[in-house]
Amino acid sequence: MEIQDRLFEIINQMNAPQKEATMAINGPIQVIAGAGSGKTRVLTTRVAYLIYSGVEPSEILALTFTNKAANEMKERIANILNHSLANRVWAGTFHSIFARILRIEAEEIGYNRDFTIYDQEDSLSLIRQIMKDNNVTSNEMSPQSVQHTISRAKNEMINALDYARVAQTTYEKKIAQLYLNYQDELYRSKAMDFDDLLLNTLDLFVSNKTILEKYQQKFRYILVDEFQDTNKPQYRIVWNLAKAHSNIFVVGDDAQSIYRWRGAEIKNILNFTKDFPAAKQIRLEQNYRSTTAILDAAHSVIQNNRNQIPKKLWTENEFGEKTKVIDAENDNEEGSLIAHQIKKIVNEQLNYGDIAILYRTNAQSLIIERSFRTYNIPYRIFGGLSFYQRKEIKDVLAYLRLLLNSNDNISLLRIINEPPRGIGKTTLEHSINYAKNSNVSLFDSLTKADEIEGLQTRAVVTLKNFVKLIQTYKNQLEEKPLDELVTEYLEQTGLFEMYRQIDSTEMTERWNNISQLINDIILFARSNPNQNLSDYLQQISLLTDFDVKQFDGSMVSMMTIHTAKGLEFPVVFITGLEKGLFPIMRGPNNKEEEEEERRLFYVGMTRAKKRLYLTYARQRARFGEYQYQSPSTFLYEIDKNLLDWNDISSKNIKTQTGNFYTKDFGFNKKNPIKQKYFDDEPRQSSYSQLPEDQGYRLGERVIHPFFGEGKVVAMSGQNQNLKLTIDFTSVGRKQIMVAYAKLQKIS
DNA sequence: TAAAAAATCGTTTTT
DNA sequence: CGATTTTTTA
Repeated sequence: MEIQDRLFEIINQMNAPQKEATMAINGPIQVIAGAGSGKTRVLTTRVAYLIYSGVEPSEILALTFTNKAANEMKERIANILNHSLANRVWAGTFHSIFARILRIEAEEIGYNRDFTIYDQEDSLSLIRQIMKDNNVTSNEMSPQSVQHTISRAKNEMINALDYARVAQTTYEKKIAQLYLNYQDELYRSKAMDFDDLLLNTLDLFVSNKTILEKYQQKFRYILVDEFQDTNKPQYRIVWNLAKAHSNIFVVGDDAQSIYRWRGAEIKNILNFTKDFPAAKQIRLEQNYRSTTAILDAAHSVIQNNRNQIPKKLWTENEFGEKTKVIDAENDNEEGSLIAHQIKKIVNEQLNYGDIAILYRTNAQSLIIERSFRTYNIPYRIFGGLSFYQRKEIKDVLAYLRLLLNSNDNISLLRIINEPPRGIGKTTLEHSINYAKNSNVSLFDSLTKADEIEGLQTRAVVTLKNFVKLIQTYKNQLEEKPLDELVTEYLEQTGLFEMYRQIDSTEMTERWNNISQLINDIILFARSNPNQNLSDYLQQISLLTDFDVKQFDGSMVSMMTIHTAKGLEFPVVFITGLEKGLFPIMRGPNNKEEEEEERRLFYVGMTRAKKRLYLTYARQRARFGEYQYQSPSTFLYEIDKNLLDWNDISSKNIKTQTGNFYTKDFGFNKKNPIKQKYFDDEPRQSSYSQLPEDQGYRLGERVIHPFFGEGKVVAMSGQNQNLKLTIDFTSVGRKQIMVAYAKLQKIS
């Protein structure tokens, strides 16, 4: 039989622990899988093997962290078995699988299947709105920090009521009020944010035994990828589902846990053996990906972490080349030295598609992009602003969401005057008040526009027309073919007309994006005849930039290290290895955070198969101003025998763009110190005058004679121009010139 | 009410 | 610096 042949061909090539992990069918299993140890291969082959052994595909639940991982899994299962079997497996991200379950069971928790999923931006708009309602100014607390605090509470499974109960400080009490209002408003809008997708699923399972049993029975076999990155709610959901049959298989690597900041708990790996004492433990320690030189270099870094399960990866691969360090005068030159090196690599043997540029923060991509353009290096950036987060796309989606869920106030407010149709601030204010007083949704209040007090007749007519427009197409949702409905509706709203005003390249691009989206919708409708607009909208609301863009073998890939997790490239550049940037510094030094940064660096290094480059710049522009940088401490942690430090720098290579002394880097002419160094001072002497040597550190607490106590959150400038951004307890964030203010340190 | 000008603020990382 | 939000002006 063909399937059997394909399956066992793969299994026969496996090493002993891989085989064991693949073929142990029942009971709890925990796999600690080092980087590049064939984890994905085990997961997919295991699913195929389960099905081969007679398990019904739809009884298998495979949870991943990215859509990409889920799709790759389905693809590889299909290659062993076939598409119809593979497609019946429930493989997807935590968020998408739970959204799917919530849609089915929506009535149970007071929603319906057309609920809206709010992305981060939607959620932030809502928080802004609520802060305004509560007279909390953005000076008191930033909407982002409110969002962050609420999200963190949710990850800790503290709901709004609990939070309010335990709130102590005035800050916490304010957050509690906002949190309560936020949840209230989400519910009114029949919307959920990302965290709610997890929490509501958990609530559903905990509060309704019948439903939990239904899914326990359904998912007889559960697999979880990247287990080290699960957070509390995720763990609880999986535990609830698995406890009935205990056929649970988790794969993870504590050394690659990089989402602690999002609530991930490495201790879930340890908890697992407590919750499932019978768990079989399997370790995958043979690496098939990298050269010995790269693997050992990565090991020399990660062994500095105290908090980890001890292990040592090994490989049969060749020693290979040592890791190369690129030392650049400034960020511009970093870009051109990389470009230069890439040209060389491509001339020798490899394709652009074999190369990846990884960085700590998205902002770093910009300057590298610039030099790639100068050097004509084709590249593709992954991550950052996704297609679906573009303004014009969000506008279209907001109109479409309203057709399905007229309670969705964020979408309504987004487009009610987009394009401008004369519904301004005052009109809206009256309507919102009316809606509140008569306890109806904003949209419903607009249907009764003539009852709203204080409105001009003209405004009433405009509102009624707007409502009528939405309702007309809402009613046609079932009869009219989707492509016809969408194009006609958006034409009538005037949105198409607005974006068709092609008077600039920017507008042309926006219009092209809209066309692309419409095409996508039409394509979706054709290839999924059983699914409707609601399915489409829910699906895309959980997509990331990565899921939209395709890999292209003719282009260099650029992305953050977080985004690169799970990927591999023959050649990898990790950029910006500087103190303060990587490991990133924000607030006081914290052991836990430093270890997470180190794990992130480890993840980056282990993406490389053949060659690894580490780059840093001695000066870098941040917030429009240049700052001195020193090499990252991580660089010094790498075994010196595995490192080439001095080969590549501006001293040895001439570059087109990065020539330090001739190029204008936007230096501030008002800054004599920098100018001096810039002109003639030898590098070494000024190199010691780094900002951190001037006595102030990020996170340090200081007293200002006027504003009182505060914490240093950012600094810029040198010497007499040294400017500190300080978070004062009394007055919030202020910029202080050290030369003028008499700051006092608190020890 | 809408467009233009000014002010502010941000850089972690993402489903 | 560059994007986004708030304020001003017509």
